[in-house]
Amino acid sequence: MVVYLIRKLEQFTKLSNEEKRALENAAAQKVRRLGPREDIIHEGDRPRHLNLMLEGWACRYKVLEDGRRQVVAFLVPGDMCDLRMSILRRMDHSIGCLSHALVAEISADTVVELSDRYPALRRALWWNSLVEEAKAREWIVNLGRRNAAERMAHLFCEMYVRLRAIGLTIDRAFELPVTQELLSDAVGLSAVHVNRTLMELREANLISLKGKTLTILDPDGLEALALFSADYLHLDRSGEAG
Amino acid sequence: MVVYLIRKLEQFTKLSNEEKRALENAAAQKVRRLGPREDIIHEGDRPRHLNLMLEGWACRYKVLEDGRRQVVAFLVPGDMCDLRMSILRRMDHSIGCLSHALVAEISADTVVELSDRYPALRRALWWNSLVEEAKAREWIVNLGRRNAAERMAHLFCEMYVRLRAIGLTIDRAFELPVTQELLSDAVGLSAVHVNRTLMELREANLISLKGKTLTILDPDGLEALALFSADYLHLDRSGEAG
DNA sequence: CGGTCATTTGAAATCGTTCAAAAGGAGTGG
DNA sequence: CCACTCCTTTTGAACGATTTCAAATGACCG
Repeated sequence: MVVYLIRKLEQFTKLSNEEKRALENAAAQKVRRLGPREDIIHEGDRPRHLNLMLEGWACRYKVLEDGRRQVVAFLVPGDMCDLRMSILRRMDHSIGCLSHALVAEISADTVVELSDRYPALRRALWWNSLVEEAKAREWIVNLGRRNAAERMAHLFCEMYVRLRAIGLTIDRAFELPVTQELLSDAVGLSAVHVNRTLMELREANLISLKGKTLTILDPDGLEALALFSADYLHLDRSGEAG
Repeated sequence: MVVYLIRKLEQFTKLSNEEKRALENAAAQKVRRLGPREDIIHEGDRPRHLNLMLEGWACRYKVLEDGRRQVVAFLVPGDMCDLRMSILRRMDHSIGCLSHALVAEISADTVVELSDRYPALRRALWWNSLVEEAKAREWIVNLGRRNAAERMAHLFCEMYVRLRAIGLTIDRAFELPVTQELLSDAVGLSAVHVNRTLMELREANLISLKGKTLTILDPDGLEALALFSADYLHLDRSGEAG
């Protein structure tokens, strides 16, 4: 299960067997099973431990007083909900499951212990949180400066690259357990317009989306449309060389 | 000069005199003076040291291949450009000055030394980077789910709270050394529409903007329009109590 | 098999953009 | 200190993208 986290961190630097085993132990202590629409943690809550996605999708989201909702990140296996969040008094956003999910609860003490004991791991976790920040910045660009088709294309490119890095793609396809409504909350459009934009992408033979399976038919075309560059995901093993 | 950083960090936790002195020393080693439109660091560069804003404004921004630009954050005195960035190989965005600015260069070693020696400082720097992330998330919400007037109002509320926290407001006014063009790149609108929206906010007696001085005439009204809540800035001294 | 939720489609309304031009302001050199 | 220039702000009008409302169709779950 924790294999996805390991695969992700190894995009930054190779981990020793001991480090991997330590992660496995940590993630095996307590595992929660959650259903779609269940919140892993809610805005205003005080985070007590680290939640690690083992299986399934979730999303970070914020809701305005009048009900408008914005998804600010998608979480897939290997993603962590609230690393180092213990520093902040309260969650400023919620995290909800989009599908059935398995979530490991890792105590704050265990996290500290792991990162004290394994410097490579500590650096890998740092890297992970810097990449989170970089993703948020790219989402700002996406919402601020790309039009509907470009936004959706960009989101699909990002998810494809992220999932491929952890081995959750099959050829050029992956599971996207998300309604168009939710997609619209992620790209800042109306659900109706998301629907039309999906049509457009299909008619351009860039993607196919049947049920919950997204297939990228034309990776180059999709990236070109999206003005996508994977640089911001920093999947360059930068923890290894000088 | 480093007083702004200290004031900001003390929103999280009180610092000892020794810690403050250590920060002052670190920031006094090397200071760069930059003019408006000069880049502090550029996308693709390899960050070599920590850049700390002592005076003036800057912004993080990304530019798409076709020239569209999006500002993803404003930096004011006390803000750091690239704490811990040494983990990432290359900058995935640029940071440019908006006004005359003083920037302290602090070596990576000094940063490590400071945070090894002063745990409270280390925690305060963590807090700072978590708040950066929280701000990015709120900007995503801003661009995704608020309309033009709400977006601008929200930006003004955020800047007002941030500047007030470090003592850079006078009554309800502060310097906003930014053209409408740049504002438009921050809120994801066209410059023309920013101009019209500013008019709107002025006619509603919410703000006055003369030259580069922004005055908030009706803080409650502006926050209500913006659906603003300062929670995400975490200015709650959370480093002090349980 | 019915019911509920998700997707699709159409048409009208709205918000924001674009293009173009005028007016205002700040800095520079003579 | 004026004239000149460049940059920023302001305004108008037409256009275009996206939203909203409403309804029909399709898919999945129990």
